[in-house]
Amino acid sequence: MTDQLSKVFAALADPTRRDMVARLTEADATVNDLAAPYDVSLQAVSKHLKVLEDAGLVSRTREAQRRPVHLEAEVFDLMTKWIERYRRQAEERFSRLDAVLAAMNAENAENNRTPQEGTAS
Amino acid sequence: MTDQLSKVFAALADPTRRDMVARLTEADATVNDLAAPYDVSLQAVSKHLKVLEDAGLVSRTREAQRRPVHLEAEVFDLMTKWIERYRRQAEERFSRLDAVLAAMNAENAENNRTPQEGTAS
DNA sequence: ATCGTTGTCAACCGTTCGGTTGAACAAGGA
DNA sequence: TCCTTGTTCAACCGAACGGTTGACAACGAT
Repeated sequence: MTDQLSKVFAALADPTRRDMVARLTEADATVNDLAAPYDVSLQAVSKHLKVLEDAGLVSRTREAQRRPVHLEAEVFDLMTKWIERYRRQAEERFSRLDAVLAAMNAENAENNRTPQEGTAS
Repeated sequence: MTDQLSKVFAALADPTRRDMVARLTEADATVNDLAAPYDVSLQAVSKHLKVLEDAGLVSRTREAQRRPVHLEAEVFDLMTKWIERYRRQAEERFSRLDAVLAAMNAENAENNRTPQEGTAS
């Protein structure tokens, strides 16, 4: 799983990680801050952060002994680009299909006056 | 990992599965059709389809001995809704931050005529 | 200097994942 | 009825995942 898009999807597949991202849209936070609401060890949270960081969703800077975590929201674009591309493609296909069915319907009606159902958009 | 959103993200975290989804935007396909380009067994592809189906990304109907696979593109909305919500939230936060920095800048300029850089949108 | 806080690294554990092979089932067509 | 085609089920395997505990590095405070 080397490509970034896979990493981003994988990172967001975990509810805890998704929640962390959600909270990071409000404000940067330290590992301790982030860990507080969850019933897991600090180390586990640290691991989650590493996953988010590897996916490019998050960056960490050093600030005395603290390591504030900052959300990198631009990576969202990677996903939305992928999703929107194929969503659009799928929608285009459906409209083409609708067109074809409409044509068949019209031809049918011409030939034998027996229109079919199921072509409503 | 019981919630659907997690399942959708997890499903799309795999490049092979992402490719299948991409191809299904072109046309419905049988398991054999789908398996053709990949260098894995038919059973492996069948498993991938099960994952996609559990995530609600795909549906299968029976048609003689074939099981045509059909893309359910609406589920994409689940993701885009989540992504867009937090992207917007993050952007709002950044604009607030920009506003604060601009205000500080203005105050600075008033006080000692020493404007700073870096507040351009 | 040493102490407390903050966070990471390393090793381990049970579960899930993506893959395999082999057998089975389902539905025509001969 | 038997055969072929299309697909799934079951058991297994190695790697990765999410979690744990224990040690320790980095820094500020006293």
